[in-house]
Amino acid sequence: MTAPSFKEKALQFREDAIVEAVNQLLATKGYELMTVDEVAALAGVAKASLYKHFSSKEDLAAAAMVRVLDRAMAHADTLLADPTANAFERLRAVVRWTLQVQLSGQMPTLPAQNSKLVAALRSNRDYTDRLMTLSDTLGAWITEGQSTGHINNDMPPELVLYTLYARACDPVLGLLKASGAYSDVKIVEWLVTATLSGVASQPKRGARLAIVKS
Amino acid sequence: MTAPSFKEKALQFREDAIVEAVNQLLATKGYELMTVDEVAALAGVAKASLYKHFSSKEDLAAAAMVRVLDRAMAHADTLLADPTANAFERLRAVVRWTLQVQLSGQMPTLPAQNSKLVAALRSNRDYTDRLMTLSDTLGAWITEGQSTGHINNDMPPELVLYTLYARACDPVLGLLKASGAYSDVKIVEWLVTATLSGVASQPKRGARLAIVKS
DNA sequence: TCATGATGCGACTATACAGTAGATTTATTG
DNA sequence: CAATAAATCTACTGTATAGTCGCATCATGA
Repeated sequence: MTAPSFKEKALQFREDAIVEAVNQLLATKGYELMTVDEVAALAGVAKASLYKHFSSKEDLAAAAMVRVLDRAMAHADTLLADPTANAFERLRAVVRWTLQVQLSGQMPTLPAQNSKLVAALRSNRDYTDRLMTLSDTLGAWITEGQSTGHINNDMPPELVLYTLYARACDPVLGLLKASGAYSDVKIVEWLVTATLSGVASQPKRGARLAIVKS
Repeated sequence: MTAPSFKEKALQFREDAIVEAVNQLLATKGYELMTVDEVAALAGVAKASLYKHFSSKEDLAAAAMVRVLDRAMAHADTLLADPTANAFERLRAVVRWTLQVQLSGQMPTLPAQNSKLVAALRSNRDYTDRLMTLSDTLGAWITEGQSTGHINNDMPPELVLYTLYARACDPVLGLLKASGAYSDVKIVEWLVTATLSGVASQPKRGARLAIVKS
């Protein structure tokens, strides 16, 4: 194979534009309300052309998810490059990243209830492979966090993993932003805390100490 | 007004059947995938009859939300009847109730992204009044919980309230149930803990003490 | 028993949307 | 430049679905 020709580059460029449009629409309207006509219009491509690249609406959604999973993995890799951070701190950073992407309106989300869509995703290797890779990476951090006592040992790692993933579609973010009373930074900070430490107060250490000592 | 006649009772019975069908379909398929034909079939009513009671699909959704809000308020009232429970314990019970309803497949959920639907809900007094009443009740418990030191004072009550509401559509519940490895009771217990205390371990009191004392 | 008004229903319309067919343009290669 | 293959576009089809029309049915009250 030679270097990518004009044609190949143009093709890649168009696919990127399509996936970017899908990403944007999934983030703002959601899968059911996103129409393929809209995607085509936003990407500046005719619908029939779009179907030469992606064989169905489900495929479009999968492509957007693949892209965001790639970005998540890339982010995870940069976290691993910092030797001073432990597993728990890396997980906190992942939560923050996820919330930031959602808050900036760039997080594509899919309905788990659409069985046709779920079936399409399940049988899409590009998607499932990436999801498993990311889950393996985060899962390892979670068990590491449990062994170092940072993460609750009573909970299965699976639950912790899902809890992290769920930040990508947490409606609290949107509600707080809509209220207009808080900065994005503050919102993210609160939700990181809520995810890791909940909404309850941390135990008063001094008070508890007295009990422990007594 | 006299006692409800046959006709009035039959009417009420049908409306209940319709709302129950809507509730069930919203809980399983979600709003966009729920069709009015399905609702009518499940309720055992012709679609045209259904439209005599509810003027649009949005109205149907609102009616289901009204019903679940009424149930939530009724549950909140039973909690107030127990004088031994404090505000924090009542809030924990609300979280548990919400998770249980969702886990049993009875929690209707609506997409926040559908602007037409959101507009219809906003202009529906039956819905907004109940939402405000429930929010006032829970909001009072939250600020009370903050004043007694049970709930994080750094977070606005609004955020805590939204966090509770978000349990109604938490995808973690469905994922854990789908894994088949855990009992419903265990799942609910874990998610109550995750909501209130997060996924991190509670601080090791002894270890922290040493730091505090040093 | 009969008139009436509300409620129910089968069959219909209008529309939006996923997906397609076939003509048309465009980059590539000899 | 000409031939070709691939990609794009315009215009279309089929279908699912929200919402409606007009007639049938039935409880009610005189």
